Amino acid sequence: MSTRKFCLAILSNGEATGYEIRKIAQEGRFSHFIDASYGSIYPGLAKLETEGLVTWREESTAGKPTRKVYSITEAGREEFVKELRETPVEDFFRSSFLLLAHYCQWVGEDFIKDEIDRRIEHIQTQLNDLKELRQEVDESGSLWTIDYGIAMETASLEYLTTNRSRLEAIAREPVQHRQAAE
Amino acid sequence: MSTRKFCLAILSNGEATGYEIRKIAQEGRFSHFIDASYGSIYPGLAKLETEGLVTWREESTAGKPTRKVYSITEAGREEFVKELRETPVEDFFRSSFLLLAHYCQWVGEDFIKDEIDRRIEHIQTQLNDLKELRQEVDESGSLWTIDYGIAMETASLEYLTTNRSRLEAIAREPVQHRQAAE
DNA sequence: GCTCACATGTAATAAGTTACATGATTTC
DNA sequence: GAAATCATGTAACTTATTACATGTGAGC
Repeated sequence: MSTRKFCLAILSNGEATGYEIRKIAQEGRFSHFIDASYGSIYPGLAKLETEGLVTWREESTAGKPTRKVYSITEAGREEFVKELRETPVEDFFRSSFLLLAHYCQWVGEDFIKDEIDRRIEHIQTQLNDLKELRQEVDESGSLWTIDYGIAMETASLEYLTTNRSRLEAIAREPVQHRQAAE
Repeated sequence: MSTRKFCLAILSNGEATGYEIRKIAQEGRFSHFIDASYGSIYPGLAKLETEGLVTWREESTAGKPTRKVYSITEAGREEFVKELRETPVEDFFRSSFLLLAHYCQWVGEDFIKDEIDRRIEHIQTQLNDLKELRQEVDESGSLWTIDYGIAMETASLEYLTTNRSRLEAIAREPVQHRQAAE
């Protein structure tokens, strides 16, 4: 129940449409540790409505599609705080890059070199995005989490640049089959 | 398709049972960036078998339950390398801790203090586990990813210890409602 | 006698992804 | 004229979680 909690989170500091919530999830101050697409947000909001945790009103601006502007109810606020307090605080991290690194001998040195390059570039982009975001954001809570993100990306970048040659050397080692292939 | 790839990964350097694969996912050298439970491993292996990517044989040791020992086929090996090369290498990170940090004003200073304590303790445990694992492991690829893990956990710990008072101060700030509650 | 480790699996359920379906307006 | 942005939603599918179901043997 993550999208649900995230919707309540966003709505707890202001009205928003489903479209906007998704945008925040993808570009905004939560994007480095949250994930949500239309296919989970719209049904999520609909469900929250049936539970009485959010309401909405229609808003028509000339020349734009009609929007459903959601806002949180008192019950929604209570539920959100309750979930913040009760949900076990555990992070979820799944890395296909580390799996690839682990099996770098199977894909070869050239391939892994390219992937490291791509990853370094990607982290640099993320860092720039975070630093830009940092300028735009005013809430102190946001700043703290953005700084956390910056610290982690920086550490990741540092590890990669100082240890890439080591991984490339591993990729050159012969593959160890421990059993005969069937 | 993550459990699937993980099963192929494990089997690509030796035979294993479903039980063992899960153990590796939970305690072994992949546990810091992978997640898999029985409910996904057993059906996953069954599916891989129908695709001809793995086979198994029965093994009965006196006094122990009969085990199904899986091994990868040539087709499985090819498929694994193909997936390593083709799957976009993107990490997945979702943090309920950072969401909580973001909304620390709603749960109060005492609560957030306890959570920071818990998190610091948790990271220290993780670091110890990784360092222990480092002693046991011999593959160079494993070592590299474990060191990555250690670098990241260390950075996380450092950020937390140097910035915890800042977050606690934020938790003391009054909550900003941007709209009237419904 | 109890709990832990070994060992395999299923069923109900939850959750989310991707692609589809639709359509207006603005900007290049 | 094309592409991007705004805007809402559904449907089929994939994937994984949790709990259940079952059983042995070893060590305390």
